[in-house]
Amino acid sequence: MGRAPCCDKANVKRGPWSPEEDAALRSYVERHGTGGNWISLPQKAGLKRCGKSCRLRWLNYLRPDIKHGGFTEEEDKIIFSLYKTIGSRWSVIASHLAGRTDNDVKNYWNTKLMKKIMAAGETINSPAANSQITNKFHHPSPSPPATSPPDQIPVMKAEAFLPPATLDSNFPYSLEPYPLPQLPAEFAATGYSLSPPSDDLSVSFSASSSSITMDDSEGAYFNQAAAFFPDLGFSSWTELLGGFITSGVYQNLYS
DNA sequence: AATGCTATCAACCGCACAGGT
DNA sequence: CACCTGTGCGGTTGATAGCAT
Repeated sequence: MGRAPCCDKANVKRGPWSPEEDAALRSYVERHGTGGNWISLPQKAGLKRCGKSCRLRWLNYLRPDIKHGGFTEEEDKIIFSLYKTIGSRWSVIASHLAGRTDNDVKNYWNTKLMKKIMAAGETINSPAANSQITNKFHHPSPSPPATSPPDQIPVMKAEAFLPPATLDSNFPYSLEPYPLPQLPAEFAATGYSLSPPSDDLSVSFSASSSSITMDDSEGAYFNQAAAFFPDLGFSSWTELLGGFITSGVYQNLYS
């Protein structure tokens, strides 16, 4: 038996809230509080709404201390910093921003801030990204890479960080190294290896597969990287390094 | 002016968890 | 200890405003 729904969907109103509904909810909560029970609140407040819907409306819109409108540069920094540290735990991130809700922060990140950061050449490496890469390795590979000793070992270098000079001068964040994803044991067994960021903040990638072909000019981009990891299911540096590197220059150090 | 596309954000959904019984 | 219920959370959807063609 499945869990009973939280409310009778046939008898509750859905969709955007009217000013009258907002007024009724605000008035009730200001006079009585939530009473610790959102489920029974709509009936007491004379609203034909689901309790969860009332809670969401109050927390995200009607609460008196809610701050609407644009995010400041300082808030951008806090969000970015916390995202890199804890990932998409929006409620935790929002708790560090006075008057902001998790929904607000989430929407802002997804629609504006991530693009702003990407456009500036920054990389975003969150714990969530690391778990994605780990999960990917746990999927069975259709066919393992060749294990015979390679004739040559191409070494690819991914510039995980662009030098500050290439950034938009208005970009507020400093560049700092981040730890590489935790790669599982299966990865080492394939003959591939990933080196930690070096002094110049780049990441080196070594591979033993002779199927890898790169020209020796600077600037090999994603379309060429698509041949990197067919057996592992990776089609790009973006996927390999956690799904967030979408810009940068990839250089072949071997000719 | 009409149409299509994109960005934004409010709202919903389903799941996990905590606390009560 | 198992079950039930309410709450909180993150992911996703859908409406629509604004922009481009």
